[in-house]
Amino acid sequence: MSHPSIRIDRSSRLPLYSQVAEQLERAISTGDLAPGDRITNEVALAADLGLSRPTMRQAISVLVDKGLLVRKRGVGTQVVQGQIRRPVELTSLNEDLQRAGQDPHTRVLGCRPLEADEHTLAELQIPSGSVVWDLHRLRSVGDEPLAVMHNVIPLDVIDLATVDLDRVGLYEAMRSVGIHLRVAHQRIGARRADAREAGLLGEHRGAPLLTMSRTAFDDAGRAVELGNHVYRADRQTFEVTLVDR
Amino acid sequence: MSHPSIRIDRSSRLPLYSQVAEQLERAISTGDLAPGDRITNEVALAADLGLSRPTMRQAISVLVDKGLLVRKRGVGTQVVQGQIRRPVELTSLNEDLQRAGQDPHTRVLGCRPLEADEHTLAELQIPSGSVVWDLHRLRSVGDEPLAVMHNVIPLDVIDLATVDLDRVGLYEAMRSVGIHLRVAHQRIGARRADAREAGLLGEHRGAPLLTMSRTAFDDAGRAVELGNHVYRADRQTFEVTLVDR
DNA sequence: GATGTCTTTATGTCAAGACAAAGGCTTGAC
DNA sequence: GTCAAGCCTTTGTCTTGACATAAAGACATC
Repeated sequence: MSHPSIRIDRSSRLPLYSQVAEQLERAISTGDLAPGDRITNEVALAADLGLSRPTMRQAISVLVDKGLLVRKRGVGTQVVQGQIRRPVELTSLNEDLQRAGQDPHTRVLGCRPLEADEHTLAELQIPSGSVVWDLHRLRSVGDEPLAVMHNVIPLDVIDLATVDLDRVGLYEAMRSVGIHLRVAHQRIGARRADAREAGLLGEHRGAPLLTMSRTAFDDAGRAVELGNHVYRADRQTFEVTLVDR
Repeated sequence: MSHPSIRIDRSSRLPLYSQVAEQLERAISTGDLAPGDRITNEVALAADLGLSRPTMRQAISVLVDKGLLVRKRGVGTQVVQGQIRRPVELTSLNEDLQRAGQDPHTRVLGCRPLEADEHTLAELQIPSGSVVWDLHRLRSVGDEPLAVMHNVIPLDVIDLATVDLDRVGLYEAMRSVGIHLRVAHQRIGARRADAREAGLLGEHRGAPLLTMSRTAFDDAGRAVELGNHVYRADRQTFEVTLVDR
């Protein structure tokens, strides 16, 4: 029954449950809370920290949803026995790489308005005849090409002509004009590289590629981006954590 | 501002928030709640149904976490504009296929105890020298081979010798001995088929395969299963829904 | 010695209320 | 006519309190 030391700051604008969740997560990642450890029960923890039980419970729920803790009624809450993995998050690949200490850069292969085809209209739920941005980019790390990225974005979402996409990530640009991404559906598959992809990625034609198609929605539920990316299979995998309720 | 009709049954053993969440989800899937619709605010909904606001909020949270609804402070809660997709869940592929109306069958290629190697020991967090089940299976639908599956399971988790794995799914078998899966880490990638895989899957050597490695944990946080599966890329993709909090 | 029942412990569910903060709209001043 | 201030709506956060239910162990009984 491990009892991590947690300090809360009621003057902070960060929510209390969030402060607790962060410190619990840090305790797990530093090994302060070891895999298999049972943490103090919710009621006692809440009392110790001067919090109400729902608040404490919400903090724990954050980590349960992340797959770091498991709850069992009548028993307690324990740390999952797995090593910490960084799952796919709703951030751009660019930001992922930057955080990982890599030095990604991006070359714009093409960016122009285009009349949307049937499939695009359906995915983005926009009226027939709509015009969208058609953006092709190549992402690399150092000298190594990593991914060929194709994005489709409704014209009224953002004016890409005013954005320097060689230097600014797409998601970063969208955030800067007040678009908050909330939900994304992704479909991950694999196939052979065609001639164009092989050339861009420095692979042979027919090499296995990891494919990812994404539809992203903002906080008003509107579809704001379509992504259709292919990755060199030897350079990229996707991590996913599933939690059963 | 759409106001779905919801009935709650206080005598049911199903939690109230769960009843509401289910009916809301059904309203969305039937189109009763259309994409883009704003639903009645939490306070009014709770009052109408005779529930407290936290309970109503919990119900909505279920659907927000599933990516069906988005909330925006000061504005309201809206239905996401995307078509409904069935994401990867913590069920076996076998059950997924059965639900989809397919007729999957499984052939056991090999199942025997084996001393665990370094990597397995680390992933399962078990002491050096431990013995594990080493299970190889081929999954098909109709005449079409679909996946080559390799699982590793600690000996003390379940006695596979007493299970008819040609007829019973692995997860089903584990549930029947009281093991409740709660969390899984999955890593999805791609590579070329080797000779053995190509033969089993009816593909050419070098064909692109979708790979999935999974570590699954039970409700006590213990690692109980390792999966290392390869899928024919033309027959399988993975759906994932990401939600930003 | 095996089985069943009670007690303890901890999470699961639910209620009622309060204040904070963000977004959007209206109103008013300049 | 434009911009800013203020108001209203709605979700976000937090508190206190209560009862239900599953798991595990202790205990008594057969």
